[in-house]
Amino acid sequence: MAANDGASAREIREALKHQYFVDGMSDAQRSRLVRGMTIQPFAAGQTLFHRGDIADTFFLVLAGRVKLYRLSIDGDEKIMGLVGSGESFGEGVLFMSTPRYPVSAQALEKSRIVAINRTEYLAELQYSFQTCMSVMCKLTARIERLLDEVESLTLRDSRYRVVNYLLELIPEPADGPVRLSLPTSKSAIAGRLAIRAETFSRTLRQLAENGTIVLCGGRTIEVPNPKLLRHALRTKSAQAS
Amino acid sequence: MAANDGASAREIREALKHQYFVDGMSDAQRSRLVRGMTIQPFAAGQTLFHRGDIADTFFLVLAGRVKLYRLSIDGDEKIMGLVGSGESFGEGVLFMSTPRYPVSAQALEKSRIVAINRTEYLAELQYSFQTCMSVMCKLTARIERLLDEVESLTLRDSRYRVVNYLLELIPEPADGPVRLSLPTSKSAIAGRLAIRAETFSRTLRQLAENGTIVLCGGRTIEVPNPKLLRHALRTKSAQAS
DNA sequence: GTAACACATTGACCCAGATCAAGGCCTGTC
DNA sequence: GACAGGCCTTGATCTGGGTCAATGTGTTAC
Repeated sequence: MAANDGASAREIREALKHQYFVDGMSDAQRSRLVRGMTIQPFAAGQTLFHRGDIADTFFLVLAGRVKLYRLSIDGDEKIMGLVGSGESFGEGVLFMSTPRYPVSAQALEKSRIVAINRTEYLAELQYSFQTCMSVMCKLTARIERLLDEVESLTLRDSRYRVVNYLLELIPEPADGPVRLSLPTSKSAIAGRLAIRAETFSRTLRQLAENGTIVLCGGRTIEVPNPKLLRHALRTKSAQAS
Repeated sequence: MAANDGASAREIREALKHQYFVDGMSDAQRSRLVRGMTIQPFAAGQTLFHRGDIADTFFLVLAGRVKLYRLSIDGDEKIMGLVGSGESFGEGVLFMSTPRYPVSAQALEKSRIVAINRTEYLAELQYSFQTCMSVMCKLTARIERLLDEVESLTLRDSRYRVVNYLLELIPEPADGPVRLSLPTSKSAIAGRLAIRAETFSRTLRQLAENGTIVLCGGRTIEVPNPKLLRHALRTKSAQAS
């Protein structure tokens, strides 16, 4: 079904509102884009595309969660990204001469996702320098994040990565006690942090043992003192008092 | 000294010719850019900038070699990039709201480098959609390279990274014997590959022992059969016959 | 309620690559 | 040519995190 009639068009239009990749586009441009879009439902575990597939679309998640990953020869998986509602992925293929997805993508939960046609999008992009700037900003930000990731993989240990991840989940300069819930399964998070589920579990336990965090069971974790957690970034694995 | 008079202006103009970031710009635009540029000499070991410095320029290397790196708290170094003549770096800062270099940069050899003013460049950029496309292509390519790096840091072992690096040094689909020379010191390359100099040395020795490469002393390495080396990517560390 | 399954935890052991410690080998300087 | 100061190599040992295996703990299905 085409999405350009009825409720789904409105939903897409709404979701697009705050997307960097249409920032600065006119209403007319947005309308032309929406006309070609469809909302696709995905079941938990369903694959969107494989690394190396020819790519003529990129994606915007309306609801659910998607994992982006690469596999080693012997089936080992590294999660390159976890994408939730309101976020987009696969924009990289817009600017490749032979567009192929550089990662595989799989829905982790039941999800609703909009596919955006590469050619149609590029046709609109060329009329808006502001949008180009917005896109270049985003690409640059992604490069910075990847630099951070390379750094944390090479100069930091697994404990740092776990603590850093938890800190990213804390909303803002919150300094009081925070209760947070992991956005997805612990094994997926471990994959994202390039450690095994076992190591993730042990690291959380260790943090809990010296009082930096409190494990509340399930996906819920309490941080009594974010400052202490932030300090744990600078600390070596040896436990503080 | 300003570069826009005499030989250096001509040299800059020549070097710019094949740079992606002026691709599609008019002669007038290029001239305006060159007017503000200067060639800066750097001695071996001299620092260009530190991570976190406020950034109002990015750079083009005319001659020499620059290392881009990050440091851990205890002085450990990860080389994020090695940049040689004809290559540019630091473009990321163009699109940051508060532009700061995300890495530190140091000349490895005596170098001649052009600094390009961020504001002046951005002023020209907005008149050329083609240049924007070229820039976005480049940023995307950088993201892909970083994804590859993350993959090789997490899903591959040190041997893979060494072999892969050597393969990148081989000019083209050369299938005959190739003699290549490492572009910089072995310890710097090791840093780039996120391994210790000791491990790099041992890995090269191991490759030499099973005949995949021949160590000719110094920075020279011979690859009798590139195909064999390419095959070594797929092989586990156990040595082949 | 309970069966079944997926995820999570815990313990015991292992290994690639780091670390530490000598030497060896260039390259430039006087 | 001999001395000094960088690299680079080689060997011995250590260790963070992986692997394997067993056990716990939800959660969905009926």
